[in-house]
Amino acid sequence: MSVNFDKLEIRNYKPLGEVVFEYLRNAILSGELKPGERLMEVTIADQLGVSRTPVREAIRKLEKESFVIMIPRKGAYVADLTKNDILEVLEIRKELEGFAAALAAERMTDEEKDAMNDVVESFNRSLAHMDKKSMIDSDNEFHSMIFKATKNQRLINIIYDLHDQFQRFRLIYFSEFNNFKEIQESHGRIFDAIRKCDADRAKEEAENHVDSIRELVNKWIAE
Amino acid sequence: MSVNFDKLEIRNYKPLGEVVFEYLRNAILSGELKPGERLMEVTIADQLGVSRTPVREAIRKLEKESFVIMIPRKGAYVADLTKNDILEVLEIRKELEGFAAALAAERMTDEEKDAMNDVVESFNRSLAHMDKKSMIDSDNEFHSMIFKATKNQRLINIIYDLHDQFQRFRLIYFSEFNNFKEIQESHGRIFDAIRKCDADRAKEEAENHVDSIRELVNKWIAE
DNA sequence: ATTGTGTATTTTGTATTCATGAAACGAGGA
DNA sequence: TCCTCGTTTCATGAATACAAAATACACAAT
Repeated sequence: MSVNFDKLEIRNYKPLGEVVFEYLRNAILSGELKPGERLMEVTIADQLGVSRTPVREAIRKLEKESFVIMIPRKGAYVADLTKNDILEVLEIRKELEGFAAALAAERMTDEEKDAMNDVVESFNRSLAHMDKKSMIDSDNEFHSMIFKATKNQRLINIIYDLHDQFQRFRLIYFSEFNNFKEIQESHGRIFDAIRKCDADRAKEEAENHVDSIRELVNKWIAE
Repeated sequence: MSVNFDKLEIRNYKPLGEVVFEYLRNAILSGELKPGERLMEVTIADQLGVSRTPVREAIRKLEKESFVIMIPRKGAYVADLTKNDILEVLEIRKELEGFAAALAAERMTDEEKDAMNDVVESFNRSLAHMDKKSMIDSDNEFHSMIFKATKNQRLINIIYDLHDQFQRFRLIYFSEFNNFKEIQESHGRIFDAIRKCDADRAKEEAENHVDSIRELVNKWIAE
């Protein structure tokens, strides 16, 4: 009859190491912790009011995600992100997101297509109102739906990983995109191809989408 | 005049957590630790003569590599590897190794091509002597050289990661391949395309290479 | 002033201890 | 016999303690 509070608590339970991990990960992703910055265990532990143990766990995990680099007996530092790093990321993204779009064209169910249509329309509405925050949300949702439609969880994880790395770069170097109109058109073309189960065109359009990002970055690199 | 021993020791120094990590990783990769098997911290710590701390670190890292799954307050278990998992892996491998071969065709230097030629010949010699171990080495080397030639370290890491996951599957389920002749021919075609800087054909041949593995697996799944 | 050396401090690496939740066991009752 | 509930044992989560390496610093010698 009454809600089982124990169960709820159990569900919500997260080891401290996990909490610290997410905290630090977010701080790095948002650019709050800058490349090269040192991560000292006691400092972080004191800040968060925990002991060194969970902090160490968190740092180890971040290292595996290559968000920090560790030098034995010296310490951990927020990983650098060079221009070359980001070009590597975009090179892979182009290939994998193109691939994902092609798979999506083959595997997306009708229900998923309907839901996707809603997202596209939502993006358009947000664009009409110039609601930037809402556009970003819809944009993320749009791509997530493509990835999910591949039904390949590993592929999804890899792509998200690459997105995170790019996201960090973006927040560090140039804080915003403004080419929403272009994004809208690109989404339209990608979705159209997927809806028509045209894998080749979906792939091409998705590749173009990433390429336009790459061009932006290249232009930025050239300064 | 004398070698600087301090430096050498420093170079060789590895934190215990790292040692344990590699030990467990290898045990899982080699199938010594089987899917579902429980990893108990004290047990492993006693076996290796260390405390729980480095063992915990190792397990956390293995979790991030999805070699183990952790259930909070319950424990860590060697991750399962289902047939579907391996099909996911192969689906991505096909795409990425094809892509890598195409990049290699565009970017491989003449020196790298010479070295690669040596590896191909070495493989052929080993095949003539039916030196299986040597063939496996050459095979690995062959593919490594393609990946390195992409000059995209992130791409290389992702592909190696997928290889490791497949390797685990292979050792658990069917202990050996015997289609060396087929591999030889496939290598020949891939290398020929790369040498001629024919990216499209390199991609196609590399994709076929992975596809032939996929067919083997599919046949095995059908039993 | 600069270099070198020894000491103090800080920080990481590892072990140990304490706390708490989860599973195993067992006794008692329906 | 089987179920329930409490106790006990065991494993993990987290904090603390201790060891050893790296760094900072001060002071002496040239």
